[in-house]
Amino acid sequence: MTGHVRTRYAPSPTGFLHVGGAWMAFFNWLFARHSKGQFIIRIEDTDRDRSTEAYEAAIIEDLRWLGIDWEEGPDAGGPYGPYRQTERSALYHEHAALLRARGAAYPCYCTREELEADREQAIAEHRPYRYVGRCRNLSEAERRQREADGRVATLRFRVPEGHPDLDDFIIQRSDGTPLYNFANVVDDHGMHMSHSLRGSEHLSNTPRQVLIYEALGWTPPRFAHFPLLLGIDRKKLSKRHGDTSVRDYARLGYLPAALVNFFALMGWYPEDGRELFTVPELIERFRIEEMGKSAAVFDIQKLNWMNGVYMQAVYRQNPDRVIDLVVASLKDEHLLNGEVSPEVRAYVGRVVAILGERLRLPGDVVTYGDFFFRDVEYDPQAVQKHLSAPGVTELLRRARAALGALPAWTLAAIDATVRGAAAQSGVAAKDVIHPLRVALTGKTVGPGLFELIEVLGKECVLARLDRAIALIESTGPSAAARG
RNA sequence: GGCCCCAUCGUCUAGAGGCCUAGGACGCGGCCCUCUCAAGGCCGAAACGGGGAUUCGAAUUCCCCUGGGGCCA
Repeated sequence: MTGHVRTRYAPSPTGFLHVGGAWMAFFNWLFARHSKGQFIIRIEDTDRDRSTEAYEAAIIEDLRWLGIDWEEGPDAGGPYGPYRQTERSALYHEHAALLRARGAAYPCYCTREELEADREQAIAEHRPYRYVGRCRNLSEAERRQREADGRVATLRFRVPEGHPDLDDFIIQRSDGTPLYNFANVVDDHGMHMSHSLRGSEHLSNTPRQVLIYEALGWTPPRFAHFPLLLGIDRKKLSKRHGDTSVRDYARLGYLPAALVNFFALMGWYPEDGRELFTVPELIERFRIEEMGKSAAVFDIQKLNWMNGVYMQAVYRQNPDRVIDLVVASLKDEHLLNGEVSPEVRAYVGRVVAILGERLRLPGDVVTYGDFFFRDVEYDPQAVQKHLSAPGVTELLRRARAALGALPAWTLAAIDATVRGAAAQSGVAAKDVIHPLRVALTGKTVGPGLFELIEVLGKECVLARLDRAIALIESTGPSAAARG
């Protein structure tokens, strides 16, 4: 199957790149790369009402973001262009004329009303609708007559007599534009596609397309159909399922490598059960024969886990990339605004460092570390749990005094000081650690206490402790407990 | 309604007649570690949709049903 593999992804630029589309583009690309073949992008923009150049540009950008590249396309050019359907009208007309000349297609003058009536009658008689063939065998004279009457023809493909389930179908509208099945055949053949890999929603189109190939005397490409991508409710993934465009995931700070690895595992699984692959490994190991047939549900939980794995790997190699994503996330949440100074960036870097593996998505910085970037917002349950006991203010005061007297603000010194304060008070270390955490962060989860104290800085820590102590005293333990 | 596709834990899936007391991963629960959470370690709950047939033997082959989905309307 190697040698001359050429596959394509043919999006309609009517919206952002959808994850289902990206998923198919990815497998087409993966197959081409594995086979040392070529990958082509073709823009199916015949729906002029909904297609825009802006969406075309966005789709191309998102494909690139995923790491997908192509030899030929609307931007890259190539020997079999143009690569936009709206620029290929001459080709469709040429081949439509050819089919007509061969008698493989004929002009159909039926009006919308006539066809509608046929359909209703079919339904009334409980038989499946098929084109009745009114125009199938018109003489030239009859055709001229209808044209003289001002009727405009569509072009209908003549399905061989007695075909079990297909009726004559339209390949060209009365305005001269081609229908999907026809344009697809002309394009795939014209662009020398070796394989047509598309979603199984096109399965029922395949027999029609094969007939067109045959009528034109062409050898069809090899067809294969991908299973559908489903939402969590097992319905075809659509806008209703929330984040469904690749751009949504890019904005949320997902890493393209994680998304692509996750894509690969929907529909394909290596024999040894391994799950984490770099792109070169995927290209090497992917076998199209190993693709599954059943529809797959897009499971965001697994994607999140995988993104976390990739975040850690990227962080080890290139911390700046993770810091960039976290900075972007903080800006989205308005925890950082405007230009980010080198000092602030360094601060974010320290926060990211102590957040460690807690970061699966850049946005997790808010869940675990919002207090690094804004005043403490006390979680009532956390206060209830750790700041409402009678002796808490004493413990906090003692810790505050000890920390305030610290000459060197280092992790080791902070650690020793906090534990020392606990020992002095005759309580276990954790009995002072928990209240301190809630006083400083407002919550019960987050990075190690000593680390966060160090990063927060002496001034901030002392101020927050003062505030927390004042708050508890002004409201009383019971009021504090109520939050 | 017609035509078509699909069918293993909640999810992604391994499984191509005996290796299956059905394996892995995410998620979930418990324990350990621990200043919390996360991570890590250990343990656990969790699936072959149903019925026939073929076979010494079926998750694996065939048929029917059911279910889910898609396309055309």
